[in-house]
Amino acid sequence: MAEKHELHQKGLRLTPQRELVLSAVRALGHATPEEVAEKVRQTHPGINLSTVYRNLETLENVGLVQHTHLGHGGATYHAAEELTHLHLVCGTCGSVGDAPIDVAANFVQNLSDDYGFKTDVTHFAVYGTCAACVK
Amino acid sequence: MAEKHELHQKGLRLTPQRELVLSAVRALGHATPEEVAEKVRQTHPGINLSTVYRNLETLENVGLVQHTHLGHGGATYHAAEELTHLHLVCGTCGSVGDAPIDVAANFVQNLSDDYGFKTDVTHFAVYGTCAACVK
DNA sequence: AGCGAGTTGCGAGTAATTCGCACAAGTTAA
DNA sequence: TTAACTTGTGCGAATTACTCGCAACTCGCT
Repeated sequence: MAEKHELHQKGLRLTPQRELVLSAVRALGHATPEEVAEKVRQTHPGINLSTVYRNLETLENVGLVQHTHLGHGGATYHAAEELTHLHLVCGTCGSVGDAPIDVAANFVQNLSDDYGFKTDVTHFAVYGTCAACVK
Repeated sequence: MAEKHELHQKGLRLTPQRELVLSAVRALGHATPEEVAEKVRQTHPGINLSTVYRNLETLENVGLVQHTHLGHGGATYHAAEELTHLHLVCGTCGSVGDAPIDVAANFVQNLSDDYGFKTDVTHFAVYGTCAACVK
């Protein structure tokens, strides 16, 4: 057998719960643990919230998902593949927009040059007011 | 009397608790509600946590303080006067550094031009790795 | 002084996340 | 294929960070 499951490659066991959590994150784009749990329950109703939390953490450790803080309390998770955008959180309507990371390239460069600070653009929440709410 | 207390000017009552919360925020630079409470207790030991939370909220409503989310769970508050910098949160050591807002001017402009998104730079947490931890 | 709305303290209530543990399931090797 | 080992799951309790309701209090006005 040439192919191993991606979870096996990371040294993790392949359980239905774990696969479902991962695919839920991928399907949802970005979601809170609660939302992931809800999504997973569509195919695996008995799943426990703790299991979702633990798997999100585990998957984050091996780099398959990542979390961001979008301003309010909870963290939101998204798949590692689509770390190509940053999040624009609107403080008025609560919507979350995307923007390609290169709009920040200059900014990141400034921080690196002037402060030696390596910005993690993917873990980036930008707070403000979206175009729709500005009106 | 020509002068009114700044809290009076905002239509708030002047209570020792309220004053202490405000000056604690100013003294601390940026702090969690918990840290503010601790600071206040140095001069007013009996203060209740609820009171701190309520005053932070009240003071925020009248624009004397503001809060930011620095990546982990809780909010941190800082005085409105010193909204002249953004926060560089180090994911490795947890330290919070400052940088003047103009390093982001270009970035903010980009978002405004390309997406109509008005970034609130003061409510801004930048996540990454600080110079000390990069080494 | 005295009145009334705004505040405080306190305790209960909530929401989100973590932990400990016993049992079940995925893997590996024989 | 099966026994044995190890990791993962479910569940309930524990924790943490806040919020709320309410009675007592006090600030600011007359």
